Amino acid sequence: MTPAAKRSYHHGNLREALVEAGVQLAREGGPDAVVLREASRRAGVSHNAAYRHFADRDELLRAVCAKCMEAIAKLMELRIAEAAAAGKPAHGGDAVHAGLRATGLAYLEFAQSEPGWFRTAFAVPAGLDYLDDDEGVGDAGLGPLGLLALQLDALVDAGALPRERREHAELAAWSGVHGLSMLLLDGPLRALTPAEREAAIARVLDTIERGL
Amino acid sequence: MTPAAKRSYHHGNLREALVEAGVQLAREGGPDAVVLREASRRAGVSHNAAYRHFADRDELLRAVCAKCMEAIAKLMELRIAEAAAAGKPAHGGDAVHAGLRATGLAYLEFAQSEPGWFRTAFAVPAGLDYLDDDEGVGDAGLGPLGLLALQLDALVDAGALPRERREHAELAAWSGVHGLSMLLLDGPLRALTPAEREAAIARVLDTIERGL
DNA sequence: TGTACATCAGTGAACGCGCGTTCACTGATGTAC
DNA sequence: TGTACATCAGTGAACGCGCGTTCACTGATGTAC
Repeated sequence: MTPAAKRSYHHGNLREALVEAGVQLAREGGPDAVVLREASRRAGVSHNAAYRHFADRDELLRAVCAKCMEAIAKLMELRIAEAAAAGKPAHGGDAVHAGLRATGLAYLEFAQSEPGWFRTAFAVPAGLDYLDDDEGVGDAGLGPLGLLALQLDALVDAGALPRERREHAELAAWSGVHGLSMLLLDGPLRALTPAEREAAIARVLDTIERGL
Repeated sequence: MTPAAKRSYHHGNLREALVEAGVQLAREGGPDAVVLREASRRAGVSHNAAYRHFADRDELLRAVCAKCMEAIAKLMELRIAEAAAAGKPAHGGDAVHAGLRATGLAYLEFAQSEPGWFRTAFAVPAGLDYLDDDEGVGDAGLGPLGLLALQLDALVDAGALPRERREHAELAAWSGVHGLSMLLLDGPLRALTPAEREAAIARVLDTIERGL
């Protein structure tokens, strides 16, 4: 871990260092910026050393994708916990929906504050499946979808969501916040002022809560 | 217009031919596939002739984007007209919402049947603004947003949407179908079976109608 | 405890790719006289 | 009606870029005896 040790011929933890560099690249420029040569450069290693740890660029990108998805989940968890601690809804809405709202707000917050990561999380190089097993995030607990599901279950328990509407409720909620994120980020809504963004966000979340 | 005429030194309508080729490229491979050299090749012209008609690649891409947006609007118009003619909702839902539902379904249909165009429509090279003036589509009447607005106005007139909820209703509806489109196209929902897709679509549209 | 050797993790040079863009040019067209 | 000339719309060659990937290689490490 000392600088001297890091400069040794054997890196020691090159795989993680490359992923870390890739994550940084993703943050700065989205999925297209995740590039083997630059990641190697940043890891202080020749550009083909990477092939000892990844079959090809796609494998690195997949690893970076997973990290980005984890980051989304992490922010969601944090905001959900905050909302639970506060016991009050953050941006309007009733108390029952506070958890769900925090979930959606966290998603939107992430998309806007870390656009590179957000885009990368969804630039899945054909083959990663987030719906499998543990909801897509390896060892870090639940993924975004799992956290959302938890909130919806809570709504059913609280009697705020009819049980017969529970099925596929994730998709409806997810689509709304995901779509708004994309429209704000890359799409026609990019030009909205902060105030307009707030209004749009509130409107979308209200609609989801009412509609579920 | 005869083959002989087309082979003459002066192309005659190179700008449109390049856009046309670009649209084809977008259809096959999305925005990244819209490439000056290949478009020129397909127009039967040397690769730098394009610079007589476009300042750079971005200008071509912008023109192609606009065409893709028009194509979305065109399909929406068609499906809306069909729904109006039938007088009955297409995939469930009540009669009042038939027009809105047709609008959403058309959007989702387009995204899934023409993924390259769909992606290109939203790959706006920073600067195109769809919210301006005529709703973003030049001379072809209303754009997608304008058509959606029409349906929402009709809902208000029919008493199915409280007037005080009319504002920003576009965003809520749009976000839902856009998000679902993206998730199905590039995202984690890519792996859904056709039956699951149907269910997801119905759930999202139901939620929007209820929530507006 | 020492040493031979297999194995692992790096290096450096090179290839090929396709792109965007620029340069100096030439062929075609239309207009003024 | 003919001709000079400006202008427009193409051509062909070239540059530079950065990438992914492969090759033959070398330095470091650990294990068997």
